[in-house]
Amino acid sequence: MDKIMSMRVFSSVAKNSSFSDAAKKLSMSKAMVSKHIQSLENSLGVRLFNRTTRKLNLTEVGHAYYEKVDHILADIDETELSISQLNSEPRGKLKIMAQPSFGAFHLSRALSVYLKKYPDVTTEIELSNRPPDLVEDGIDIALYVGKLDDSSFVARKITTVRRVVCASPNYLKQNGTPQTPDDLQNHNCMIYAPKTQQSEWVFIRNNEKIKIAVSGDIKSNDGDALRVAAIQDCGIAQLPTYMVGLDIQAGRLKVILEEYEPERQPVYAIYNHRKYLSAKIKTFIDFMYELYQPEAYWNEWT
Amino acid sequence: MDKIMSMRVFSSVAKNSSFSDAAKKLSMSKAMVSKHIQSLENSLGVRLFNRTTRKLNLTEVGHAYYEKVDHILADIDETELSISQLNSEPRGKLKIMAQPSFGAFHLSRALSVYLKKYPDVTTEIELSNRPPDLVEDGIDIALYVGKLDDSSFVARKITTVRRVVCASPNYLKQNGTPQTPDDLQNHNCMIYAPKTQQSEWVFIRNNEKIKIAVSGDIKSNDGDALRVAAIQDCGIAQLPTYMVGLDIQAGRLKVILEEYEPERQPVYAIYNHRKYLSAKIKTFIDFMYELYQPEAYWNEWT
DNA sequence: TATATTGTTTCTAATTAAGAAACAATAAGA
DNA sequence: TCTTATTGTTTCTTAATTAGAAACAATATA
Repeated sequence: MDKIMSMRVFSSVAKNSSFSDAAKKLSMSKAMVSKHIQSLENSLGVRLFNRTTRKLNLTEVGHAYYEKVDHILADIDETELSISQLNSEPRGKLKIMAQPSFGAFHLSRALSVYLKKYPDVTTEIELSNRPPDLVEDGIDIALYVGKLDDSSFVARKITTVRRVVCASPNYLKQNGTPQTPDDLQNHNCMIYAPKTQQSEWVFIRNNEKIKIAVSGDIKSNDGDALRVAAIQDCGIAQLPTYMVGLDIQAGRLKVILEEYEPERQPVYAIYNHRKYLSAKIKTFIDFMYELYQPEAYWNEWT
Repeated sequence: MDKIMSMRVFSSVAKNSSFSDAAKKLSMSKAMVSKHIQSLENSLGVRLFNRTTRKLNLTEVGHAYYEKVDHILADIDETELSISQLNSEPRGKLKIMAQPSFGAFHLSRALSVYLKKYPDVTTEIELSNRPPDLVEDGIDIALYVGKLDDSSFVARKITTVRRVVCASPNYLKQNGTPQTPDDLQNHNCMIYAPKTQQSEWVFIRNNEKIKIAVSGDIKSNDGDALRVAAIQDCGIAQLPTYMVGLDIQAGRLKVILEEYEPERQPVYAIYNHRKYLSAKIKTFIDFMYELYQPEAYWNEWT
């Protein structure tokens, strides 16, 4: 017998001075009304109503109880309403995690638009290369560029990242320019290795995947480190267009294997739970998805 | 799923930062804790905790809810306490403990009168020779015949028990009849030893206490065992008049040292706390006290 | 790598909720 | 006074829910 319901029944009976009327108002049988009151009386060890089949009166104790019950019920209702509203209106702090390069290039730009749309939301951004632990770090959303291995979290693909293979003119002059992916095997290919694994690059040509095992003497979990290394003639890197666009325009880096399109990398929004997604999280993910439809602006680069 | 209980569970989980610890504290299975939280989350349409099997964090919404929940629970508890205290009607179950002989001879007789007066009270009687532990055994009142050593409980003296020294005619024939308390030292005096200590009998004559150290080969924490032993010619016993009255009338036992009145034994009602004494306990103690005023019926025996 | 612990799910038995209908009490009208 | 209508209670049956044990999946720690 849910006590809060019993309290509602009690309140209604007291207001209507009638079990039957209360039953009608609450759309329940009068048998149940009777049982709810009995349950309360048992639980409190107190008689709440003096009643015969024809008369109904609050006892002295019942009166004292009534004074309090309405207040408690109002408290509960108000709390539940405010909690539900908290969830249906985007508001509160949104803690976002992302990889440093993606965060630096795109996140703040996107956020400034989002926050204008939802002024009750504030944000906190954490940039890090280590894999996100949402619960531990209290993070609402992690944006992640790259393939995900299995995870207990929910991931939604937001968009994709186009990449190019590039190196400095100096490096190419000294080591020659690869003409096919196979040629890469004779070059120092610098590996982006967030999880110390995959050392193969995948290209797509005529809808066919070409997988090439590559190797080199530089690995990093930070994209920008590879970019800088490439500029300093250390080797060949496969990097997002948004990272190296300016370097290519300025001639610091040169795109190679242009006929072979590197497989695109997905960008995921990772969050905690599909159910009960709070408004701030849901709207942000939707916003990010829309923002990069049909194609992310950074991929328009040529 | 009682929502108030769910709120208590939620509060406990939030305080302990753990489902398992909360389960232990609330003495419920962790399965139930999990279900209570889910029930709340469903009802509110909100995720309250971000959790994996190893980490637990309140969500922002959960935090807001927690702020309110404790207040609501305190409100409910305070209300129910004040209402229950308002209640001065004796009702509920009264669990009474007593020594077997006293319980058998007098408790049920007294209870039948008490319960007629307070029909909303039910009783549960536990008879045992071991010293009462009110908290451990969930006992409302312990009736105890005999001197009390210190106790953390409250004791109220209800009445006194008159005793006689007696033995079987056969025993007296074989061993002689003591004429003064001092003579007891040459007899087999059977000791009632609830706490394995006192082996002296105290007599009163002309308002003067006469203490006699006695000894024998039979000790027991059960009065009736001594009575039976005495009847079987085993020795001399000091026993309440209500226990041996019939035996004496039937000639199975014979009173000796009639001019020396054994010191009376007090009868105590032991209970938990003077404050917040529930009506059922208070009325029962008062009832017992009145019932044996000015003198308990069993002492009218001659 | 094995172990222990955590939160969740599944399964079963036992309890409980719910309402229809019968019931008892009693005010009002004939 | 006698019926009638209405009220709160009880009884009975069914349908739903509750509770916990055990199995489970995941993940720290040794």
